[in-house]
Amino acid sequence: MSPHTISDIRRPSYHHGDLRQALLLAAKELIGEAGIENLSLRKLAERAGVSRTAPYHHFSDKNGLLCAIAAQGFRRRHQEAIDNFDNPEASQQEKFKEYICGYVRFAAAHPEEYELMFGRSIWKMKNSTQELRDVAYPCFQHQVDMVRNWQEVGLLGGDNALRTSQVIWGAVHGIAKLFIDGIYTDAAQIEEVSLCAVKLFIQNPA
Amino acid sequence: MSPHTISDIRRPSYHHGDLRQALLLAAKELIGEAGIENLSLRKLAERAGVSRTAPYHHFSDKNGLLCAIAAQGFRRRHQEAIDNFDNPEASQQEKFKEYICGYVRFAAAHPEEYELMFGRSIWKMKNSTQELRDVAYPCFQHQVDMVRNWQEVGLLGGDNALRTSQVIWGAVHGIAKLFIDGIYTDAAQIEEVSLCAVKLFIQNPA
DNA sequence: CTGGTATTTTGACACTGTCAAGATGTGTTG
DNA sequence: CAACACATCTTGACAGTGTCAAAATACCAG
Repeated sequence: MSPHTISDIRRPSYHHGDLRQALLLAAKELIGEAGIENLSLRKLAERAGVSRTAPYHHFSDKNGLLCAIAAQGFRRRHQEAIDNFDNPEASQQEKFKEYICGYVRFAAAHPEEYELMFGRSIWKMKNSTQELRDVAYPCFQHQVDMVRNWQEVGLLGGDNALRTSQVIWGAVHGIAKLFIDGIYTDAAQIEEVSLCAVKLFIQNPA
Repeated sequence: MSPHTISDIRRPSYHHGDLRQALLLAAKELIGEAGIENLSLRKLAERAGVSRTAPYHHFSDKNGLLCAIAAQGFRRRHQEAIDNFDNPEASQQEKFKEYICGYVRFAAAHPEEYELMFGRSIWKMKNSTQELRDVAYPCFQHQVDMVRNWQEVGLLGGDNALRTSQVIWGAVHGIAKLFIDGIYTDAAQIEEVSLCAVKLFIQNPA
């Protein structure tokens, strides 16, 4: 019959209890197996052992579900970035290197989730949920703050923290995207590319 | 009744004559009106004044159509890049600046086409057509060649032309993507961001 | 126990991409 | 000119999709 998985638990009662969480889990399962483009609410509902329209009582629509998954991704990434930047044992240069490499590594490790976080389906046409924006904007802002700091200590050039951080963010985002979307075919190279980016951005690399 | 457009010409005979071209034209019309995600083969066929399955005699499937449009985009962008790089009146620095700004400007001017050119739907899982690859790979290679040249004349740093060009390409791609996908909301800023990228990459900006 | 509310289900609708068969032209060969 | 082959287009059909409306079910406060 249908393959059983972690999320496919038999619920004891008519009410599921925590269907919202189960749906998020099952969704990430399905996305991991077949990619975002092959995720359908119907298959998701079946995987969660529930009828087709049950998810609509926990998410406004498919976009709402995707936004919720993306929000989780932003929370994880934001925490990673904070942990790195607040690490007292690392030098500023090491922190910057880890910011770049860590960013790309995060995207490469969770490609589907990353695709969701920055996919046009979510951000275009104001489809983003309030919850998502509340989580994403501080994450964006944190990047600007870090760049400003690295400029102040002389590690990075540029006179405008916002513009400079937009360029650096663009670089890591672009590298990640080109890899995730299958244009850079060689996975082993992305760490090298990240390191090359670090060298290019750091002021006075000597 | 149905709205008439340029591509909605009454064909005199049963056979269309040049349906393939008409479909490509109508497709770009529809994409321009409602975005890629709202392009359906059925609406496209109706717009072209033809039955639902007629397109299948000119494109293997929907992916084939999208690849054909993307290929046109690559041809256009490749030509632009060549024209810029071969311009005898411009200095190397001006050429580099125009490469960066021109790239982002191209993406911003044709967002839907750009989304198609680098969308995961095409490149992921080896969905790319042979025709598309034949057009895209030389376009990629050209970027590496230009970067190698700029390194040789001392304009750009880095010791590895391939890696350096991957970073720079990543940067412009990322800036373009963040803008196109609606994360950078302010359209007026992208030229500034491009110029900031130019300054950051150029060796010895003094 | 009873009413109200949260949750889930069934039915339905308008879409989608794509395949199989048939119909209609066009062109080429005898 | 006739007949056949071929390219092209159409109709019919199928499985799948997101989502709405209405009905059914379970839980919880009074």
